[in-house]
Amino acid sequence: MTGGARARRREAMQRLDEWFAGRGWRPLRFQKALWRRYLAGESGLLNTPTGSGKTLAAFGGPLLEVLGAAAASAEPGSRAKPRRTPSRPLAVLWVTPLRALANDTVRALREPIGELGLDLAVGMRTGDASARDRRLARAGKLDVLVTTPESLSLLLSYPDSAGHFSGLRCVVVDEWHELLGNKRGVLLQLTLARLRRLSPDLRLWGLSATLGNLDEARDVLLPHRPDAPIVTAARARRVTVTTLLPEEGERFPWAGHLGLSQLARVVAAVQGARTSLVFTNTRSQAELWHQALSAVWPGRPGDIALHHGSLDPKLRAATEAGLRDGSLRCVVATSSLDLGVDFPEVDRVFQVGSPKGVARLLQRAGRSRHRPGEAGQVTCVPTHALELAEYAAARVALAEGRIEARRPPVLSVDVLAQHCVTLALGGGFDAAGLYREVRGTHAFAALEPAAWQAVLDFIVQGGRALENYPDYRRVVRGEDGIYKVEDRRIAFRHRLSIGTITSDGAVSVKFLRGGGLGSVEEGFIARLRPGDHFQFAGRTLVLVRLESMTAYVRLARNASGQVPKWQGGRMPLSSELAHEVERQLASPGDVPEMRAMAPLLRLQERLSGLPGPGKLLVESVKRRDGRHMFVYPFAGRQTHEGLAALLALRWGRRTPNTFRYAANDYGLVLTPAQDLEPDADLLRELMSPEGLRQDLEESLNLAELARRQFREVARIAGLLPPSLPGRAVRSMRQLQASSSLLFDVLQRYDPDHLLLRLATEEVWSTQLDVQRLQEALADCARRRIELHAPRSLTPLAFPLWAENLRSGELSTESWKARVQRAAAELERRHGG
DNA sequence: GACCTGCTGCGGTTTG
Repeated sequence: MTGGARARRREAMQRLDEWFAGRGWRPLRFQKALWRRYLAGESGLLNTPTGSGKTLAAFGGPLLEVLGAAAASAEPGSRAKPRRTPSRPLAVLWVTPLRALANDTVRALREPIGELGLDLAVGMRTGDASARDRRLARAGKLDVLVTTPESLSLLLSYPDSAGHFSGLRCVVVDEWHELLGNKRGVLLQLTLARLRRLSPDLRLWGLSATLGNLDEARDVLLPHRPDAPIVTAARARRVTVTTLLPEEGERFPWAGHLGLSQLARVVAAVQGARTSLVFTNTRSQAELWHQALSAVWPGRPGDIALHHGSLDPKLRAATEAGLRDGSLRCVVATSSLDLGVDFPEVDRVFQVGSPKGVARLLQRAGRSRHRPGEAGQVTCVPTHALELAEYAAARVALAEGRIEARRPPVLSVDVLAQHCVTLALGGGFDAAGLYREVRGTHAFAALEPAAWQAVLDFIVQGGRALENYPDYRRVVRGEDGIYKVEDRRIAFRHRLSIGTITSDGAVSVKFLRGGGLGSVEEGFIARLRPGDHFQFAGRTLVLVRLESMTAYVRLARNASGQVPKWQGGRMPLSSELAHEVERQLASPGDVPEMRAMAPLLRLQERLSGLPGPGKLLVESVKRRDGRHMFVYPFAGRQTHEGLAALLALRWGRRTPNTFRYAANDYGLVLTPAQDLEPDADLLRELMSPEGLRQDLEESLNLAELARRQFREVARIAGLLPPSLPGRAVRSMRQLQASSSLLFDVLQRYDPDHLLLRLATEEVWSTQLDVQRLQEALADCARRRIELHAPRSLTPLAFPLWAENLRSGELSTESWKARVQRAAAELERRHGG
């Protein structure tokens, strides 16, 4: 650095200090550290909790440059502002996963940016961004643009985008941990690779919460900078976890997930706080808790509100506003409030039911007392007894800083295909150059030439089986070798379907006069008849009529009705937490939760035995409804499901039989239709890691799983038509039909199609998580099998037994044998 | 002596 440059930098730092001082702020150490690295031309990852000054930390660098430029051009002592000229290209791009965060960031930056004579806008979907912002973003006449990964991808689909991005100095990726582990993150990786090519010198900073794999998070964001720094905010925010414990002698439910038995305690606690957030794990649970709290709340009826992902955005916005201005006392919410704008008024957070993961509990606790220096707080509300151990486990894991990792997906060729069409639309690409660029990302570093060619073939002609359909011939390779989109209709449709979030058609719920309430699943509303009551959006409603995917309703005068259920994610307990639960049960720590659990654990021990890291607890219980074999590997629900199917298949192979099975986060249960007594040797054999893949293939209906996965993959890759704006929403059944048809056609005529292969691969890796299953088997093999035959269901067994009542079965018995057995049973019962 | 879940996120103006 020359002396002049150093002087300019010093002056810029000084001006930034003044600028901060003018607002009554003092830059923190990590903020200054970040600015110095930025000025040295570095890229990196900033690891900090939300609300810790990260926005200004990340923005300070670009700000410094502007101030530096101003200082360089200004007369000594003057405060001349840089003037925007039409020729100046976009300098800073801020990417955030949430529209709400984008708007918030703009609010935070608008004043200082404006003061410097710079132009800032948020560029995104109509309705949120002003027409001016959209115009400026498209035209590239901005200094700073705040946007989402999808909108950014959209910008790349316009041919003039390259020019706008060529002068880019800095890209900030906010909440990178939220994108890292999913396909939105993959799309962003591809987009960033493109930006790096358009502006090779740009600096890239990611902002991330603490993760189990921060190094990997850095490598995925910055594959071109292997040793990029990770800057950590000096001090992590402290978090206090407390639990609403049962009274002495009070008995807790052994199973169940609603937790309404704790209502009175929660109401008392909410009354004692200024503003509370009550987090639940599911939307229907949020509806139920909102209803229950409102029914017994002694204050104003308007004090309590509801927030979840199926509510109309307007209702959600109103609730968020109430939280911001402190007019609400309590909001019942799902993960929809995990992220987003901060609410300093919230001083108490409740978590109803299982925390599911350490990161998740930490995130939720972080929503409370969001003021500098104050510790976050969360109060856990158990819905059944075993959850006490989960809270204890979460606290231990938290104290030891064991936060879950988020694994980045690789080789998601559906996203790649979408990105290629976007670029073909945005001025076109040459295959060799793009291949190099794409290989520069973490997600596609291992992309083979053949796979790349398959992606190109796919966007050019849809694949062998589809080449006769013009709709699938989206991209044309010109004589100059450049891949382009020529059809305007295809361009329009592609822009509509940019992004990786796929959601199935839902029925929107509206008042007759037009006010929207949100959406429910088709299956739920289909079960209702006009005049039926149901609970939704915190109200009791009457269905008036159902018309083209819209349910028209009016308010019910009284009465209650069913609460909708949504088919959502499965949310298994993280392995970190599951294994810590096992340790807690084996040797309870000296914490209140485990003390409260002591009687239950004594009962478990007396009836059977306690689990423990070195052993595999197995219980064989004979009851009137049959024999049940319970196994507790503590490997998380998903793994146990696969394991149960596997054991059922293998056991049935030895002795033809029919098995029911069920799984939860702690273990699994197998119920043979014909009594069979398990022994340790048999179990060893059933759990052999050998032949795992083949056996799973045989035991699960993989074709059906792949068919479902294919729908998602095909939508991202652009094989399924998007629902067009202004037209009636396609119903889920229609979409399923067209996806299913495609699936069949491809399977028959083009079984190697890249999307079929991807769908199958995703079933193995994400739905079955074959790797975790393999590890669980290996882990079980290392353990000593401890087989008990308790005379009744144990506390660990009971929830599984209850679960079993509603779960599937697998049979290796011939149909004839089953019919004969059923007949014999009838005979026995009714006398033959 | 008990009881039965399942999250979140985004995106637009062509042609018939």
